[in-house]
Amino acid sequence: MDFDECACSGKSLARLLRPAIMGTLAKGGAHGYELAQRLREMKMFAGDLPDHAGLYRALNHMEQEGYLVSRWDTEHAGPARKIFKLTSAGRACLAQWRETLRGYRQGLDELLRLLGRAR
Amino acid sequence: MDFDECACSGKSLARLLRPAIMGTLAKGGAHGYELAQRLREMKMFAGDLPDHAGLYRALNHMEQEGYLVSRWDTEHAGPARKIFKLTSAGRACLAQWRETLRGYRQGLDELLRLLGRAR
DNA sequence: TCCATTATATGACCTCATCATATAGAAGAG
DNA sequence: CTCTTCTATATGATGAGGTCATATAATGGA
Repeated sequence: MDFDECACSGKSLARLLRPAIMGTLAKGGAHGYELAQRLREMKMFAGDLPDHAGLYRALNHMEQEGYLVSRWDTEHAGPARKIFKLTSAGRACLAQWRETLRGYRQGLDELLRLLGRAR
Repeated sequence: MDFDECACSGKSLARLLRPAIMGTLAKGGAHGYELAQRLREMKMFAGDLPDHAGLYRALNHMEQEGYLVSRWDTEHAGPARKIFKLTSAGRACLAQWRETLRGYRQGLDELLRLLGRAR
């Protein structure tokens, strides 16, 4: 049977793009294209980032929320880069994410125990 | 700081309602209201199921997809109950979910390691 | 009679992500 | 000098999935 269209084949972890971005930015500022490359290296994105559209939208949205700040970098050759940095609000949000994700893992374990018993 | 509106405070595990439903139905048929009660007992839903609207929508949608079948039960007092059962396609989908969720768990661990290092 | 409980359902709306597409600078191939 | 590719950001259309508010209806108890 073919479940390619079904969520049960979900390739990317839903709603975890934001914490992944913040966790990466916590190690130093970066621009979108660079982030895409770093995130692609993570197993959880299975070699293909959810697509750049979502990434840029998430970055700009997080900036509007005050979790990131950006500045344009025109010092390099090629198109201008928008460098993002975590704000202190962003760091606080990241700390909250850490707790939330630990809870998610417990929930996932609970669900896997349920599915493990299921026949 | 208040993150109640932020996804970092996420109370329910996104997109895991369907596998939770299927896992529960794998142990025997049930109607929506009954499922809501059983799911509410799971820690991952933290005492409040995402709301009955989503549950009934998910059930009917999964039936349209062929993962569930239903029959009306009018033998009891009170309003009629719609009893749902997993089909063989549903069981196959559930098996796929099991694999996907194991992958999700690994991705979550990877992300938690990243956040653990982040300062 | 009125209310709570049991039970299902839908319209309006929101968030998040994807697909397709647009824009633009720079470097290298031919 | 033109074409393609890589770097880099952005947006419109669309869809999945879920929430909020509300509607409907049977039953039993205060």
